[in-house]
Amino acid sequence: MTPKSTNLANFKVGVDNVIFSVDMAQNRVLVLLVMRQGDPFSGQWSLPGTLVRQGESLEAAAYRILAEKIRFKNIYLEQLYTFGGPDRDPRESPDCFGVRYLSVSYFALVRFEEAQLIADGVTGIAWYPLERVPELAFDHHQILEYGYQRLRNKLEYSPVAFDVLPETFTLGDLYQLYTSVLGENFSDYSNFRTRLLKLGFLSDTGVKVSRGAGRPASLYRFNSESFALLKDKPMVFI
Amino acid sequence: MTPKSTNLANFKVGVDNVIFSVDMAQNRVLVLLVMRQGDPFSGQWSLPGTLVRQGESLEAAAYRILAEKIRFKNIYLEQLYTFGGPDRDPRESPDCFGVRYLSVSYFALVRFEEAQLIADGVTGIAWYPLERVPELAFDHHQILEYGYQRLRNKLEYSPVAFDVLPETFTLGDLYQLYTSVLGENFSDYSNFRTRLLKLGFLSDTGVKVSRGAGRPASLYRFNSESFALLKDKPMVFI
DNA sequence: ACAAAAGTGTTTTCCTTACACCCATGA
DNA sequence: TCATGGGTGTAAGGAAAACACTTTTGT
Repeated sequence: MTPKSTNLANFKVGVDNVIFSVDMAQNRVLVLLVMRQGDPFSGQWSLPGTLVRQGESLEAAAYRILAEKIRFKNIYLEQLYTFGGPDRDPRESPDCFGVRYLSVSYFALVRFEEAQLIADGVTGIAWYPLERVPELAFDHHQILEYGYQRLRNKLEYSPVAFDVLPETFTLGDLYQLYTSVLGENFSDYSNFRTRLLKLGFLSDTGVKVSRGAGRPASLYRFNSESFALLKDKPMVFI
Repeated sequence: MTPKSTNLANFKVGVDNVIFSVDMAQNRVLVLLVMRQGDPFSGQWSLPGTLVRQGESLEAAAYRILAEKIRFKNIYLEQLYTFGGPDRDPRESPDCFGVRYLSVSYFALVRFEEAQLIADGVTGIAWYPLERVPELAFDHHQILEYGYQRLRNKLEYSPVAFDVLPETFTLGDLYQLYTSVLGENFSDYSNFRTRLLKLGFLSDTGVKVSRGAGRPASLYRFNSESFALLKDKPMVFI
């Protein structure tokens, strides 16, 4: 029998980011895609990813591509899931058992207005509305689905919405975000209002803003200090 | 500049399992540990893990060690988190930047009575109560903490308790499990009772069991069919 | 004046919480 | 008969759901 170590798979580890944003004007959830240049799936859209370098942590790699693709002020980032079956990357020829490609995916949220895409003239890069995502390279469709699931879950019990919304927003904006992610029937608007305001971490800036017809709305701001005080108590945004 | 591929880290990927169980007799949460034999940390306790082999999926590797260490009838298994910083394994010498060791951790639940440890006479293997876990190899203490956090969270909104309890159990057993994991003050017993029974997936087997003094209790059974019907509706076990 | 959106209030219902209390057994 | 744990019931308070209604703007 060959020495045990020869049975072990050799891995390259990639980091793939599911980066969400929301276009408040069009009321659409967006995901950042890049056009692949390299060998497999060249010319196809994919999640922005990279292979992990020597001495680099997974999270550092995630931040690196992020910084390569967009300029942003604020960001939310957390690990999503690790996809590692054999055959997820054609570079590992199915019979030769060479190098395995494993993908550690990260989930990120940025503000649309603050996120400036870095177009280098070579690589395609674009925000895609979730309903119009094209075919993706590798198993990136699965990763995207998993990320979207996470977004829906997190909206219900954590304040991630405020990492996607502009710094100041109306309660209508907030409600629209929730409806466009969670569907129309998640809650009545007025109940949603009172519930969120009662939580006590939204401060009215006093500034009013008018969008077309209708009564002008107050701009609110997420108060992270107030939130920090309640953060271990269970909380429902539904 | 050297070709780009030489900058990439070469990985070995390990799978480490946080396997929980509960000893109903002593009312203690247990975690499965094994004594390391190999090179780094030899003679120290660690989470049961293995390196992923050629052509083997991550989950398959997780099941493989599981099957190597215990015989079980029922098991719950899900991916936990991926720990991948450099310097988490001394085998990667800090300056030479050789092979990186990455750990994809899995979270598992088994029934104590049904789980038969496979002692091969060579390797130490034992259930440790959570309060008496010794020092662990690598960053396994961090992984264990993360797994315990997951256990606490899942108890609140998913029926994982029934993967740890015996097939039939009293409501007192169920309550004790919750208190030993979540602490004494998570809920009043009688309210816990009524809440759980109202959910509608616990069936009374009619069998009574007497444990020392006190009125005999009914044995209940988790009814996965009834649960499946309600599974997408939000549910609170608190 | 009217539509449209913001914002307030009310009612009904249901769930949570905190108990008090009865029941069946072992010692 | 008493301690012990199993099991039922209830009253107070609060949150959730549904909906009516008022306010302030643009057109």
